[in-house]
Amino acid sequence: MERETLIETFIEEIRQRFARVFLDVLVLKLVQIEPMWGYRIIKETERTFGVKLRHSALYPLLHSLEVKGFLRSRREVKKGRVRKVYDITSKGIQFIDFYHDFLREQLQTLKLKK
Amino acid sequence: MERETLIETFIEEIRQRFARVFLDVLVLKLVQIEPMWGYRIIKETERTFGVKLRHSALYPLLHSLEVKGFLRSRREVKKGRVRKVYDITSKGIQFIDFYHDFLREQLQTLKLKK
DNA sequence: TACAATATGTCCTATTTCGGACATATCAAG
DNA sequence: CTTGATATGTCCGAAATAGGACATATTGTA
Repeated sequence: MERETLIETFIEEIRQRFARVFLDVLVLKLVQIEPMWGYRIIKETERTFGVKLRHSALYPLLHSLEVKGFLRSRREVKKGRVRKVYDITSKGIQFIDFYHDFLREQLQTLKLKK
Repeated sequence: MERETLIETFIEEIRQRFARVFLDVLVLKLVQIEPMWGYRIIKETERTFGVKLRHSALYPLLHSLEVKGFLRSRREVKKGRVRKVYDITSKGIQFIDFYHDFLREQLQTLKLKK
């Protein structure tokens, strides 16, 4: 019995593709809400978006976002546990703003060049 | 001499990442404007977006979009040359509509679940 | 008649990415 | 005192993807 794939399935695939490919943007947006450390970002993305991040992907990403100047970090010791709390920079905010402009552009009606 | 990478460079990278990862969406949108065949899609994306598509990526993509029911094709013979003209289906239009809804969602202010 | 453009397709390897394993340390609870 | 949660990191093999090469046919132009 042939079963037609529901359109919702394809949209769910888009959702997952987006989360995978624009993980950097997701992380910047989370940190923009409030400063966070890696472990909490993992818990928060699972709780809020149902997306399970692997820490082996997240920690190197946080490092590269710091190198790019989009995040800055400070060490924080809470009850003997060392946390690396990340905060978004003005450059990071600017990047997110540009990114949103780009998304709005994608929502415009496509026109071919004459 | 250390040279800080311009924010525009990162935005350009986003643009390219988008074109690479959401090539299916770009193709659907182009075909939505007017029915097209593979070769013309390649020429049109280069002219309009400056994105060079490889035909080895496009043709299998067109096939899979047809299998998914987002496109339908008809053979057209123009001056002895066989063209496979693709047209968007109602399912394809629905997909693009859902995709736009998703983009609008991405533009909303992020809020963490309490 | 040879070359560029139009037109569609597959194949295979190199590169990239993914995701689980390895590694380590503290604290809280049972 | 052991297990689970918190916390941060690296490494490496497998899987997926990218992109150039291979393949073929017609038409238009120099």
